[in-house]
Amino acid sequence: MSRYSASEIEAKWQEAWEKAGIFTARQSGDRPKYYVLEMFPYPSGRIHMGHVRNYTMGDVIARYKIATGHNVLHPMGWDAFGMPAENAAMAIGGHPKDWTYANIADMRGQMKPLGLSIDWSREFATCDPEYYGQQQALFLDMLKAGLVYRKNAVVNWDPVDMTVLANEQVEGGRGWRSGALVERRELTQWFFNISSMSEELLSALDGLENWPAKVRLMQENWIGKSRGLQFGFERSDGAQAIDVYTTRPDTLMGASFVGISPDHPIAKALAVDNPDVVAFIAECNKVGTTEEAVETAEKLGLDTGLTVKHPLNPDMELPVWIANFILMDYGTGAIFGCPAHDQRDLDFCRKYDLPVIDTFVALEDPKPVENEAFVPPKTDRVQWIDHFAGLDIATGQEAIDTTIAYAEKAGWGTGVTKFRLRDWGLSRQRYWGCPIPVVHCDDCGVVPEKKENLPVRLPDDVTFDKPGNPLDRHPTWRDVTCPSCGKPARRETDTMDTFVDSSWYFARFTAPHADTPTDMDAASYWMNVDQYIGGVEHAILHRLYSRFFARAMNITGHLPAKAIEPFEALFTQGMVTHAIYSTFDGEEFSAKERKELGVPDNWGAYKAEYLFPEQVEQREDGYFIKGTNRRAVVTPSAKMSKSKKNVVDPVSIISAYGADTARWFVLSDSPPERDVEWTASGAEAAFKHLNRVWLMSERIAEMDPDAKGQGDEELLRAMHKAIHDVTQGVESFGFNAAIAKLYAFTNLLGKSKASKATQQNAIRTLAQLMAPVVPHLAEDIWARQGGEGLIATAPWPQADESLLIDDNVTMPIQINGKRRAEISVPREMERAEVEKIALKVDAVQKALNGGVPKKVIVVPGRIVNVVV
RNA sequence: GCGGGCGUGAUGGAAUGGUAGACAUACCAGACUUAAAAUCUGUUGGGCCUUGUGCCCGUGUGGGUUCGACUCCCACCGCCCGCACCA
Repeated sequence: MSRYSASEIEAKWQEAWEKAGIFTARQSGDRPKYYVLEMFPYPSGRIHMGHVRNYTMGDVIARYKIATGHNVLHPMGWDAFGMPAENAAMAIGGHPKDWTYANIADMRGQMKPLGLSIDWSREFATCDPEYYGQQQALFLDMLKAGLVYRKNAVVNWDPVDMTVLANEQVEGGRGWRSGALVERRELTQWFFNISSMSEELLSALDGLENWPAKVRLMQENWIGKSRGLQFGFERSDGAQAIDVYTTRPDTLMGASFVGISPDHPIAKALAVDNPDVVAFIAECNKVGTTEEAVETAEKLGLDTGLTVKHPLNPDMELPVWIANFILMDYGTGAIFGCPAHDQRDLDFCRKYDLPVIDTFVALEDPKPVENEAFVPPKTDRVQWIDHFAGLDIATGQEAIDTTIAYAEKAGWGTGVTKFRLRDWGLSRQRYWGCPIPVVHCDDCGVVPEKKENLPVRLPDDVTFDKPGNPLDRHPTWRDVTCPSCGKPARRETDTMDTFVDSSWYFARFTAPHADTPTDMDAASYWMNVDQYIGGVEHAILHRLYSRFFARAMNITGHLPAKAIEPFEALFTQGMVTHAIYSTFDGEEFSAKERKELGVPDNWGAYKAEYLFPEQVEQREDGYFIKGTNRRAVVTPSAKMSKSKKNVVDPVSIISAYGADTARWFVLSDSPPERDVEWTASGAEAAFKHLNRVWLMSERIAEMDPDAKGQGDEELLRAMHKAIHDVTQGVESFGFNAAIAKLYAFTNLLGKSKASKATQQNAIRTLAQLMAPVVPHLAEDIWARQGGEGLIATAPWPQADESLLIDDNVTMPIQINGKRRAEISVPREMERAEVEKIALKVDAVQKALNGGVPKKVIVVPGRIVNVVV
């Protein structure tokens, strides 16, 4: 008997697969194709357990599809542009390009030992000029097709560093490096016209049957289609009316003010000669640009002194307020406030002492609004107090429809459909991104670069010792001649949002070396992605942008019409988490930190210093720092992060146990869509189990082939049950359940006394069923047990239906829904017959106590319920 | 704040509306060993007594639908994710 040596067999089989070239994607008509894609990683330099889990899931699918006779495309690449490379250049010197490519080399080196079935010949990084040059070509085609345009938009501006900040670089309204108060600044920027496709992107969601319902719902809400009324409030001073948009026009009688955004043209006009307005707008601009910041900030308002006339009651005048919670981007940037039926408006009115007017009340409890707005579902029927269109009792929805019709007929308003989805701003004032291929000419305006001049390459000779975009202060790169008139001109110095890079990489994988963005022949063959796997954190933006891009690429002739929904099926996997260990020496905890860390009240008042798991040991009365009497806190699991010292490095796990153990563990303990907690004992257990399987194989190999066995039939049945269950598990992404079935079958096989032939058949089948998860171990067992060729390409085992069904079935007997007994009956037995037997059971007789049952429910093959 | 999700033993979790806790971890007991590790075997949701093929309770909390609810509906609590310049 030999021992299980993961490092030995893993290297051996990886070499064998590479030599046989079995993972090179082949385009041929004789087999169905299957395209499996895991979201490509950002090259941070280290792979983490989340990657291992994500790629193992994809690998299981890919290997299963190879075994079931498909041409499989399973590529890998690098989402390589972005801020971390520039941050690294600023922090430690060097060039983003060198940093990025070195990281890619490191990560590829860490990934290869995992034994993934990836076609590495298709690998690319988005920062390769060959890739971003094609992206520039796409941009030019989209520009021509009217899918890209320029307009002004607001950015976070750091006045000290003189640079644009990303939202994550703004902390508490201040720049993360300079600490300066961040200002809003308007710049002319490029936009993709994604909102022109709002309706299409929304309605096509219905066809995405193999996407998680929650993701479709999130996208639906994000696109945010609404039907409402748009109308003007006449200004008392006779100036141009203020247009408002509302989804609740039925509450118009309850209006107590008109609110406009601080960015509204009227607010800007007032600011010209009104210092109060200037100050108030400045105050509003201190709040960040994110929707979250705007929505959670304290509600502030300023009375402009202007008034408007109520459209239904000309005698009534409403004040016009500037309010910080009104977004210029949505609707018309102006609203009417109806405090009785909107909590935000109510808080605002109570704060500024504006009137609260009820327009409808609950049927059963008709009381006026106090400090809680009355906002029933639109489907609830309510009592109207004074509805101008004559409603008495009606639902909110009926009232909305009636009001829109009434306003349109009377001519003072229009029913309008609006979308929340905004156009996608793609300009970034940064170096490490895909250059936008246009030139600005004083005479010709914005001139697209000629396609034969692509790629517009990033210059290498840049430094990051000064704030701002290096492209902006690089004269020889920036200053060019106009492609149209030949006069001196300037290159666009903005680069593209990295979401652009990831919005079409899946298409590029079908022909990664083509000298056009895609190759129609290859794209037609491989698209769509049959299974896409990635985190739920990308549920909206990345996947919505990709859907937009696929449509844009179809319009510009780069993808076939069938590929406008590029991801046939989507799976969103959970994170890998790990417990966090810490001390409490050092600074004091804040109350918030206590809550966040779950620090018990009696544990002293000192701030945690995070500890690596191996610094901590468990004793009878709790956790301690190894070899000391200092206590440690163990907080429940959280996403692995360097700063919390709870990262488990896949490289060290692979060197300790092997890739198969890591792969087995990340799939075994939790359902794939949920987070999995990494535990040392769990990893250890996975390793032990693989050892057991190995030893079992050795034992079977050494059995006497002529010895008589017993229980062959039972083992055979269990084997076919395992084939059936594991196949189902893999097909339905129930990897943890499939692994549980593999455990059960392995335990059974371990105890089996069946003949050698049957056991050998069983262990070979077990190896095949395990192969997608632990391909190296499976390959080795397969070879030792006389399997033909590579297990990686061997056809997937088929379950024999006739061996799956037992003749007898155990049926639980319930009395009033509680299990009280069970009977064993032939599977095909008639209902009446089953009922007769069930009624004779002691427990039933006792419960009936001589009487007759009220009702007997017999679910054939399942359960009997006797109601007494 | 808005949108989405999740909540089951000591722990990770299983369960087409049909026997709640599969499978695994941890713990405990036993075998093997001079001993330990490793390995193997067995027990383990809580409670009660009359120790039985027994009874009661039990899937975040409260209500509802159903012969039957972890599963469906309503409300609440807690945690996680996203919110348009992080990737």
